[in-house]
Amino acid sequence: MSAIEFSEHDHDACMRSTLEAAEAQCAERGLRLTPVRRRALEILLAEHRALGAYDLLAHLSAEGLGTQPPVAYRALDFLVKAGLAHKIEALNAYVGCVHPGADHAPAFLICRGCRSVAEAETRPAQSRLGEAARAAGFRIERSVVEAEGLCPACQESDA
Amino acid sequence: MSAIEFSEHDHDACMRSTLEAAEAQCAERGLRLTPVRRRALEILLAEHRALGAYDLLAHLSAEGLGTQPPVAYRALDFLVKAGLAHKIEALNAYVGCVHPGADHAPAFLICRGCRSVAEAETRPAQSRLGEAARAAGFRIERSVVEAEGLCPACQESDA
DNA sequence: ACACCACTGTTATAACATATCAATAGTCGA
DNA sequence: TCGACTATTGATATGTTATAACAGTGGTGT
Repeated sequence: MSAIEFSEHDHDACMRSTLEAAEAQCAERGLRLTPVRRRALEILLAEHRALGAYDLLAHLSAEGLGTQPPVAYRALDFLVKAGLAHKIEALNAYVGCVHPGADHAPAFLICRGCRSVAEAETRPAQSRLGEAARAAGFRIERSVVEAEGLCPACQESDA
Repeated sequence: MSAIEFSEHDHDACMRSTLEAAEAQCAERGLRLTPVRRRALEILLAEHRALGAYDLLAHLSAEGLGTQPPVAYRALDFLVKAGLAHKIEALNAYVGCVHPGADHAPAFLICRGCRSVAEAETRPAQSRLGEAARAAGFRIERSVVEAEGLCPACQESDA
């Protein structure tokens, strides 16, 4: 649950290992990490922050990988379904997953200053919302937990 | 924190009392609940479910209260800022608040069948996300907690 | 070869949201 | 009451996010 994303780390190594893990998972599950999809994931991971679908599309089209919105949305759909990326609902934007393979009920800390995003784990069932759901007979299928605010670095420059 | 929204209740009375509370609050805080804003709130409350801005606009324009998007978005901005309505980020839609005045860190149970929405209270600071934020030195300003799934009624019709 | 299915290319459009500027109406002090 | 100020509304245009639909391509298994 650490939010190492706000601290210094070896970004290249982090990205490489995450990509390897993603490839391994796709192989295992019979999913095809095609060039566009793989490149889309690389771009998201390289940023470590939330990117709009059209931002991603701009990167892709600069590399000759497609120019129309569906290109970006298809890649994002695939990555999100495969658990390799997440949608940040509060921003209508997308972020690469930094622990692919982990059982996924992610929660996010989103900096409104630099748009960087840290991913933590939650236990929806343990939360107050989980209690409320049980009490009401509501069946939870997906949960969105996002907190917006300022990361340590942006708190300083803000002051 | 009950999710009475999924149970039977006297809808008319519920709506009237919520509206009264809303008016009282606006008066107290010097906010102007103008005709468009008031009607928008009534419409949201009458539905008890998430309504898109353009759905709301359709209702308003049918009553001669304005035909262009800004009409709806202005009313919604006002209501959301005043704590009289909430945006459901996962749906890009809006819902009337059923406990105006309550200290607001709301969480939602959203039925994907009927789009009805129940509102519960959370304590963000107590959650695992709150812990992660403290550990990372992240300052939370706003939180989004939403769970999608099926309400009791829709679980039956779904089967 | 063939049928099949996932993926890609392309066009068009739907759905959600805001910027801008002009006109109007409510509020408050002189 | 007048005038200045501010919040609100009216109207036009545009920006941003997302999907529908259909045709073409390429790999896989038989």
